[in-house]
Amino acid sequence: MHGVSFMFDRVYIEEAKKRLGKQLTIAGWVIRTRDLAKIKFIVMRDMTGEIQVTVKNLDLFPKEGLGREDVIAVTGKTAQSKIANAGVEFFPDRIEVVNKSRQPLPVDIAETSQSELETRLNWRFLDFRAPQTRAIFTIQNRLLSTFRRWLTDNGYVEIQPPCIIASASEGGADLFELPYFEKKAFLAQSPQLYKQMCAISFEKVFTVTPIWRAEKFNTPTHLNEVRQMDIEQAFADDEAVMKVLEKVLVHMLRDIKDHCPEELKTLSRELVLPELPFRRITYIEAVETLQKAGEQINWGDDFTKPQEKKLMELVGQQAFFLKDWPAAQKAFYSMPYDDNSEVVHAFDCIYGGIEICSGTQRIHIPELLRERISKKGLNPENFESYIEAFAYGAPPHAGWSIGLERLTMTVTGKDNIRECCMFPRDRERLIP
RNA sequence: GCCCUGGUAGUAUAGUCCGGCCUAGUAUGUUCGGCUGUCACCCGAAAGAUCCCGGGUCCAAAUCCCGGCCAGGGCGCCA
Repeated sequence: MHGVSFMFDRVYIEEAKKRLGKQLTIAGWVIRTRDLAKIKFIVMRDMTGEIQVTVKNLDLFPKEGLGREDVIAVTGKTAQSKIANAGVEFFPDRIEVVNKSRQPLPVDIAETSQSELETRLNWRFLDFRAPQTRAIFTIQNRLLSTFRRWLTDNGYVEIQPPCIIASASEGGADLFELPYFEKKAFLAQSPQLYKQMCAISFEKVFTVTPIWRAEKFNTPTHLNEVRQMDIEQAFADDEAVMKVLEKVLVHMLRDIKDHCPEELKTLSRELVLPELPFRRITYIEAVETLQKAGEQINWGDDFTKPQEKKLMELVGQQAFFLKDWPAAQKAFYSMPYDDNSEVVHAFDCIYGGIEICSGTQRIHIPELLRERISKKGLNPENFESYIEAFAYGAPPHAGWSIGLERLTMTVTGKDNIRECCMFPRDRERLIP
């Protein structure tokens, strides 16, 4: 086997920095070398950090030289240093080249990377070695694990909805169709029904799942495949789950602020925590605010993109809720108000200027559901299996879903969602 | 699907308006040479570009025109 001898006692770089003077082996990638004839420096990286290897005995330096992204294993000792900027450096006894990298690299992955997003995405596996990209996904990973931990600790059950579904009749966004033996099937556009079926029995559930939308959008905030972080909760109305959302969101943000200072610094990102509770703005208030500012908008209209931006400026909050939407703007399963069936218990959460979450209280009464489906111009017969789920003692329930990539965007300060998805799927991109 | 802008060595860009001096400039990477402590090391040299594709105008096209593909931005669409 090639170069595996060191692997059994290999030590991570961050750990090696602490074990001064001990003989040990580190392994990783060459970031760059500085060759000063009689002394050479190798800056190398592993998943935990970077270190400078100082080579005074030139016989140790590989005859064939070292290039960027070569994989090496170095045996030697860490020592404190007054000369090296990092304060520590590694003095080798042996340098093994584990695997050479082809040169030059097809994408620039230095701290000062100048490659365009498209080039970086084409060479995503290499781009993952760039400090900025690593920072984005370290943060994303942390958001995800904190979300899971918080909900689990608060009694929520993680559920596993299917991604292949039979029905395209939920209306709205186009679905991706696929052959399923002798039937037609679709990629799920939402775990909606499955969340509800679980919530009316398990009470408090959550899931992290991919969803697909076959819309031909081509914008910096849309992908055809995204991951959603969802909850669904029984004996809850919209206000109850809004409270859960603001709590878990601020908890996640505080966690990033506390545990990812290096990553935020790499991204030149100052995270400002929104204050609790988030301001609640009703749809009517939003429309009136815009009208006062001279915008052409009437009750029932959706906000145009420029109006959305204007509204955010006028509200001037890091994060806020937009609630009590007209029924026409929201899904048929949104619970209408008792005193005004034109307004539903639905909300969006705007954070850092983009919509990162939306939710509703759902209709749990079969008769009302049929009525609302008809009112939307849809045929209740196509939804019978969905409606039937609420015929056997379904408690009132509500839920929401956060878009993982969009949340990552706001937290990391990126303005193109593709940067915040490891392998984005948009209208053109299917590879890698 | 619409509007605007762009596509030039591995990467990122200059040049394009106003066609010829472009035999396509620069940075970085790569290769080679030099240099005991650098830290984006430095210094010197070399290689590396059918100027996105197809057509057109012209004595002459990276440059102008048309079509296509792709990218970025704006919008639409997104229960």
